[in-house]
Amino acid sequence: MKNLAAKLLSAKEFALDTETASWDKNDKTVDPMKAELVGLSFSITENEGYYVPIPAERSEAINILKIFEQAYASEFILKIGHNIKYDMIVLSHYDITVGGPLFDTMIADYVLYSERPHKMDSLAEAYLKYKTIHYEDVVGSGRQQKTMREVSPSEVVNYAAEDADVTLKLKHILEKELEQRRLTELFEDIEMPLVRVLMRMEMYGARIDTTALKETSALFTEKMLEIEREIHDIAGTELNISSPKQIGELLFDKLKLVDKAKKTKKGQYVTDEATLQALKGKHKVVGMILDYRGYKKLLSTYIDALPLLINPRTGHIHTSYNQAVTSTGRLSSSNPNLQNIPIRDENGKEVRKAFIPDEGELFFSADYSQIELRLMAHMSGDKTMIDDFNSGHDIHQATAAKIFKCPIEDVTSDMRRKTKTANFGIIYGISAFGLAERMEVSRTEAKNLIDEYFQTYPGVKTYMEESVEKARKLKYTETLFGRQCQVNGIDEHNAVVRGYAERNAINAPIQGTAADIIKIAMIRIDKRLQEEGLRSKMILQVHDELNFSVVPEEKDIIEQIVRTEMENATQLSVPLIVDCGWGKNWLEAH
DNA sequence: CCCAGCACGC
DNA sequence: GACGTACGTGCTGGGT
Repeated sequence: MKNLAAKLLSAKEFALDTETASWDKNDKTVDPMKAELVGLSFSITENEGYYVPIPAERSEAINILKIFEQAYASEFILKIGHNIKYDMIVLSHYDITVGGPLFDTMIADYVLYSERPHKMDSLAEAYLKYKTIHYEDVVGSGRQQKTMREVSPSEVVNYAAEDADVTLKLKHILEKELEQRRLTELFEDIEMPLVRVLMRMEMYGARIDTTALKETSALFTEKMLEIEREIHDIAGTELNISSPKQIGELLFDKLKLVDKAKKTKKGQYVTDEATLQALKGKHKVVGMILDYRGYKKLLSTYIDALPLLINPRTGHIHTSYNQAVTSTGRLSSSNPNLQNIPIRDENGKEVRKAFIPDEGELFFSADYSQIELRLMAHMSGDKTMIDDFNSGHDIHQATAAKIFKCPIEDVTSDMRRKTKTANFGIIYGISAFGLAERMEVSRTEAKNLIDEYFQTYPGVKTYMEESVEKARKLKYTETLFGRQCQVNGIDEHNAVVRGYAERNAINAPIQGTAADIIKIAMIRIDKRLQEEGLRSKMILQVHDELNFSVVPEEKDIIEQIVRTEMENATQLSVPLIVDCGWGKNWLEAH
C-alpha cells in the first residue's frame, strides 16, 4: 500500500473511485452522507487498476486512509472521477480532503451531451466500445441484493479496479472532445470549481423546525380527514380521493357536472387543478376535492416527509444537487428536492417557515430580479427593452405603458398582470393561443397584445427568429458562456414536435445563461467565504436564488459579498439586480 | 415495477 | 379539427 501511495504521489493525475455500503439497510438510494467506505480504487496508467479494501472497524479504516491522505490532498495532482462529489463527501467522513484540480467524467459528458444520461457503463460502451462489469453483477439485484460490505473483496476487486481504469480512459477521450467543441473553459472554469461548492452546501445541509412541522401536521391531518368524511358523505361511497380516476367518475359519471368532459390520452377524465377550478361553482364537492388535495400534497411531500430525512449525525437535511441532469445547464435537487418548497399557497407557507438557520444565526436570502427577462434584453440587444431596464422602472409596468400606449402612472394592475404573463410567455416562446389561455382573454386580444409587444420590442422578435434559425442550422443552442444544448426535432414536418423544438431554441439559451451566471456567483461567493475565514454558510440554491445561514456578526459583510458577487458575476448591457432579505426563517427572508 | 396523473418550484 | 410556455422531482394509484 505504501508503494501504491508513493506511485500516486508522483503521478500528475490519477482516477479514483470508492466502493461504499449504506449503513441504513432501508436506504435504496446511495446517500454519501450515510455511506460507509468499503474500498478505494485507483488508476494511474491505462489498463492498470488498484483496489484497496477498507475494513469496517473505523480506526483501522482511518489508519489505512492515512497512507493515501497526501496523495488525495495534493494541490498539484489532477483527480479524476465519475461523479467525484460523491467520493469526496464519503472520503471527508474519514478525514480525507481531495485537493487539487478535478476532472469529473460524468460532468464532462454532460457538458458535451446535456440531453442524455451519463452513467459510466453507457459511456464506456459509447466511447470505449467496452462492456463494463455492472454494479448488479457484483451485489445482485432485487430481493437478494447484498451491500458491497457483504461481498468479499476478491469478488469486488475486478469491478472496482475496472471502474477506476475506465474513468481514466474516459477522461483521456473526453478532454480532447471538450477541446474540439470549445467547451474546456466552461468545464474547467465553471463546472469543476462548482463541484466543491456544491459539496460544501450538501454537507452542511439545512435546519428544519420539526416542532413546528409536527404541529402543522396534526392540524392539517385533522382538516384533511374532516374533508375526507364530508366527501365520502356526498359521494355516498368511501372512494379514494387521491385517485384521479375515481374523482373523475364521481364528477362526470355520477354527478354529471359537465356534458363533454375533457379526457386524457388514456381515456380517463381530466381532474387537474385548472379543470376543477372551472367547475367550482357547479358543486360544493369540487372545492372540497381541491382542498383535500392541497393538504394531502403538503403532508405527504413535505410536512410528514422532511422530518424523516434529518441526518442523525448532523441534525440537518441534506439534499443532493445534481450537476448533470437538466438539458439547459440548471442544477436539480433531489432526496429531498429542496428546489420546490411551497411559497405561494397560504398553507404551503408553513413548510417554508420551517426552514431555519443554525442556532443563534439568521436566514439570508438573495435572488436575481427578473434575470431571464434581463437576459432577453441583453441577448436580443433590443434598445427599448434595454432602456426600460436601465430606467429602473418596474419592467412589467414599463412594458404595459408601451403596449397599452398610456403614461406609466396610468398602468392598471390588470394591464400589468397581462403584461407580466406576456413577458413570461416571451421567454418560453409562447403562442397566441397559449397566451390567451394564460391571460384569460380572447384569442384576438392576445394576438393584438403580442403584435403590440413586438412593435414595442422589435429586437426581441428578431432575436427569437434568429434563435430558431441558428438552432436549425447548428442543431444546438448556445449560452453566453458557450454552453450548448442539443435541439431535437427542429426540422420535423409535424408542427407539434417542431413547435416544441422551436420554443426550446428560444428558451434554452436564456435559461442556460441564467444558470451559468448563478454558478459563477456561487463559486465566487464560496471562495470569499473560505478566504475571508467567514463562518456563515451558503446552504441552498433555487435557480435564481441563494440562501445562507449567517452568524450575526457577519450580517453586513455577507450581504455585501453576496450582492456584489451576484450582481457582478458578468457584465451585461442591463444591470443585474439582486433582492436581499433577512429573517428568522426562509419565508421571512424571501 | 413502471407509467400516468397530479402538483410543487423557477 | 387538433394543438399549442421552458426546466425539474415526488407522491399516489393502478395496471402489469
